[in-house]
Amino acid sequence: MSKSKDFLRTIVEEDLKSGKYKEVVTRFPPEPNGFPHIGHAKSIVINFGIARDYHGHCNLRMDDTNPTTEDTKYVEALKDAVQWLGFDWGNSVHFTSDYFPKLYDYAVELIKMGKAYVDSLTEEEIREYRGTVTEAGRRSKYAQRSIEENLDLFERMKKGEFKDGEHVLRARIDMSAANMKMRDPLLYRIRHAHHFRAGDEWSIYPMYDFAHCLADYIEGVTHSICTLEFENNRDIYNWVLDTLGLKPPRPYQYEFARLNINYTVMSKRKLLELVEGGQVSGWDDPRLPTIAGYKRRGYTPESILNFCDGIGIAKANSMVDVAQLEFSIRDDLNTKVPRVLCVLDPLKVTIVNYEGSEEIEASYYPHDVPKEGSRKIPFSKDIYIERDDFMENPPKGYFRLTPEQPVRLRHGYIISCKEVIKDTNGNIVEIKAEYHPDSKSGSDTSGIKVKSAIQWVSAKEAKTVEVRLYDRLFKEEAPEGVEDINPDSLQVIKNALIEPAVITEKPDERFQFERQGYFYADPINYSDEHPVFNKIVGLKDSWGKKKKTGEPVPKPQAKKVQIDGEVVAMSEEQQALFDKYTNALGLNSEVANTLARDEQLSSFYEEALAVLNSPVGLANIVSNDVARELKEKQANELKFNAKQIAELVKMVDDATISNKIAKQVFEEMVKSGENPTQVVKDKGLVQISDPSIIAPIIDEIIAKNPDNVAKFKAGNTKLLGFFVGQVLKATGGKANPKVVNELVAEKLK
RNA sequence: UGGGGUAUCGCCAAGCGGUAAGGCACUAGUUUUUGGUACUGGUAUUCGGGGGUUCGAAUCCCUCUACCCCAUCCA
Repeated sequence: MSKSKDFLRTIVEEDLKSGKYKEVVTRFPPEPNGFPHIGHAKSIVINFGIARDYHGHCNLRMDDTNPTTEDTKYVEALKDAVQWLGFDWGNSVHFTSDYFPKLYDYAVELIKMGKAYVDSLTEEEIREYRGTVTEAGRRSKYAQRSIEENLDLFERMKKGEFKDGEHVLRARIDMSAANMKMRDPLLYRIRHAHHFRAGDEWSIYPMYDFAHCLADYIEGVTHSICTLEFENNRDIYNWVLDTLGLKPPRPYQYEFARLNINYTVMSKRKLLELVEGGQVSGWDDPRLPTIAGYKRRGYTPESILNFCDGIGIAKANSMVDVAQLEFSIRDDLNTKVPRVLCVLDPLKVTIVNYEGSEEIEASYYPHDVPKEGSRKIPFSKDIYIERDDFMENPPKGYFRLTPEQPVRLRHGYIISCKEVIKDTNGNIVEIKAEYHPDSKSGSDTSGIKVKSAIQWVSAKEAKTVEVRLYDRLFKEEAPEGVEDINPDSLQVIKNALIEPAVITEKPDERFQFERQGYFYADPINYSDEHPVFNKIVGLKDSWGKKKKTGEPVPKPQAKKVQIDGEVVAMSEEQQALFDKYTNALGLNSEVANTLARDEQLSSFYEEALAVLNSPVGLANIVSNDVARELKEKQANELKFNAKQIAELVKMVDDATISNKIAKQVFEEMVKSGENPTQVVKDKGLVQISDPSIIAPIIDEIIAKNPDNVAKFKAGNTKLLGFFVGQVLKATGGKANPKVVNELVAEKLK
């Protein structure tokens, strides 16, 4: 498998390789306050998947720190989802509430360290004191309480001596932090509420930011993977663990983009609204993106798993096309499921020249699905076909039955339309047809060519079934709420007709109704007396698509105009420097701009310039490479100095080394702080410019890549870079690229 | 507006200085007793915009733009 791995797996692999952890431990930590949806599935697949791939384990942990919203019924739904997807959480499900005593002790420890205090501001005051994104907040006067007082108050909070909201425990961090989350975050609040597991034992409950990192630590989690909106919380995560000085190893948090799918909603709040508002029949309504919904609809766990693998993991907010999900389920079911005949909208057909009855042996699977199994389909003179499959005045390209065009009854005979019977309103109510006796499927000697084979059922033996046709719940690609609901998301067909074997033999619970789609025997409402099938997904329909594309699809797609914003003006000193650089030293304006605007860079540059009079060469390396290092570090933290950079540039000026090698040497200097001359000497990096040495290498490369030579000669000039790259690789980067370029160009002419 | 993120095809997504992977969707054709499947081909001279460095930039530097997250005693 050359499938590239995602950034999380890359991190995990590195951590394992470096010995940071002996074993990888992840966790799936939902809050049990709602039904899991396909976004959770993504998280489950990531967390359990990584644990599986790297032979570690993944805990299922209920993050139950808020007693007012959580419930045990959600715990069950969550367990169900994980299990259904095929993952194993080991011996037991974990609960953050199990750690409440330990968490309390950690909080006490923080208080003793002077790192946490009991605050008694009101909720509004706390908000007010926090400041805004642009203004610093200010600390509460209660932050001055002594450790003893804090300890006492906190203990009494625990004992339940105070009312809800009277006090909170806060971390003492920084009320003016640019990251709002770090402005003395709340650690505990008072809640005289019944917890679905802890009962009434506690009157204080830990906040997410305090509980989550510690729960991870307690469980020995190594990689704490969550969604993007927790990026800002990572600082607290680290603060708590670091401040407590816990024994390593400890977990680190990484974030990925949550899943969005078009034409659906994924937020717990909106899902709850739909369920409570009665827009859907419950958490397991087949139109919902809940796991329970997909399960009820007939999706397989494999299809969800494949979908999650297919969409990848990254940090960019994105909206996945439902078509991708639909592909996953079709792709999975295609090779698994029996094909049967079902008529959704029946049109009576009387075969006037057929008498009696017979049974036709028909395979459940098409030729390209390597599965065994067949059933008998009854045939007689009275049958039903799909109303869509007959047209009196067909458009061009219509393959089905018409007054002029015969059609094959799937697995059966070819029939021709003889007469169209209509009611008084002109609606077609029946077709009189003739069958061709020598055209039976498998032993056709009629020589009649038909364009298609259609589904049908024998009137007498067919079973009546209810079929529920589901479509997307919303008509808008990015729905806001109930106003965007698709009014046709559910169509119930009470009297569909299906061949009897489906009901009597029950060869499976999922079927392909030929030419229509995949269907699932509803696990709740299905009974032998009243069979009910849910449409999982339709088959791809290139005919339907072709019909629709009658009207032109206009694509206004105005090219987006990029507006360039104002660049911040330079200060006077910066402007003076800029002028000096461009005028006296001959730097181009971009380089001069970079240098002049950055104090550290310009002084570094000046220093190097004092050693070596090579203004342009120095400016380039300082404004590009040194700048990169100075982004993360202060000048005095660098392992190399201006003098060494001057030395490096001198070698480039001398043509001792090429620019490419200079970069390589620079990297080494960043790491070790060694002198450039020494690095060049140690690694033998002196550049090769002698054509007589380079030429044979080029010949070799050319000989090895005849295809690319041909492509190049055919006009693919990009390949020049390929050849140069190869030669440079062969020489360990030492060949003089300019010389190589000229030589290659010449040889390939 | 301060901070933190993210921009590569219609939708996802690889790529980490040397020929712009792959999947979905779309499209053309072959096979087909499912207008399904399978198979074959076509789909980015270009990586949010503009500059710069380099023989060579999606990748390094500068700068601008757009979008997302943060001011719950939710998670």
